[in-house]
Amino acid sequence: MSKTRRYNPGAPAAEPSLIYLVGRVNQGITREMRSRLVAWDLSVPEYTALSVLSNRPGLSNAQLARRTMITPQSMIQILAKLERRKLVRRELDPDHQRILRAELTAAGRAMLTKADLVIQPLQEQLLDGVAEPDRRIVTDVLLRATAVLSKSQYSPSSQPSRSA
Amino acid sequence: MSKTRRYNPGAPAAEPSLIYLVGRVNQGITREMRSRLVAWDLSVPEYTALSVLSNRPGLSNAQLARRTMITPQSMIQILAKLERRKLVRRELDPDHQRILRAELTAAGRAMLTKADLVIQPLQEQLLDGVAEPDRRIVTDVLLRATAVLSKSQYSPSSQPSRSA
DNA sequence: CCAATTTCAGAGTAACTGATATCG
DNA sequence: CCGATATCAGTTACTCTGAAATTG
Repeated sequence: MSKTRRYNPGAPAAEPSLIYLVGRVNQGITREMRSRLVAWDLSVPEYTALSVLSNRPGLSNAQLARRTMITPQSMIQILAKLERRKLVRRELDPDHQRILRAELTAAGRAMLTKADLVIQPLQEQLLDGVAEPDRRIVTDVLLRATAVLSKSQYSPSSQPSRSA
Repeated sequence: MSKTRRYNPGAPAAEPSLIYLVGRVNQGITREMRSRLVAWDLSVPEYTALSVLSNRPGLSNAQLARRTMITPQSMIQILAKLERRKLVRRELDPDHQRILRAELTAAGRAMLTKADLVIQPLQEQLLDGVAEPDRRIVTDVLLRATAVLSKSQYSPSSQPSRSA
């Protein structure tokens, strides 16, 4: 029961896979966000970091990296830039003198508020016409997927042999 | 204000937004795919192009670009590399001597078959435990989102004014 | 002339790997 | 010594913008 598009007459129009759809939607979202955030000189990863820190103040760089599925070496650069701009402040964990816990500054919160003003409408635009039970289902399925990915992320299970 | 919220044990985590979840899942999927495809020297965008062309033979570079939400200048490079490797063949459209329609070669189909052998299991892994009605809903919602994004992509409707 | 397609060339963004140092 | 964290340095991957040629 796939919608037959008449682009390629005779072709079965294979079901778009979750992997493919997520990639496509992500590409579109990223593009749109970039254009909406450029006015504040904020990159998409920077916005994301601000957003996460707003919900989870006190996360370390390593925790933030795991949460967004990028390496800590990548995250540190995002965080460093936000810190230089005084949007984020980092303080030593009193219980562990190696861990730096990050949180938004007042300026950071103000910046996020302004950015959300243009990003939240995009969210609503994307889900326009989708009723509540379905929104919940999509969220749950994607959350489940992140759980699977987080696990496989750090276990050396699938290492294919070199051939070619 | 007040003392910073520290750990927040037991507090209900704020609802992760669709935008955030898609980004996170995409990052995880991309990473995993990269590691699974490296054995065949195939990048994620290359695999995607092969996969789309398999389902929709005869697409032009411009069509392929719109379909994956990237610019034709980006897509041409992916396509050029696949063509050099003889995985894709391009032929002039008989009705329009400017358009080059692409399709997989036998080698391209063989490559895709082998790649699918490691990518399809990932798909199933991500949806493990998700029943059928829910899968359909997720697919539909994401498809709907791509439609919204495709529209805003090429129409000068949502051009925010420069207000810094 | 115009709109769409192709494609070259140069940037830029955002991620990666490797290596080193510190803390508990 | 080990595991986790932080972070410097160099590199790669992927996409973008600009511009030019071609076709109908």
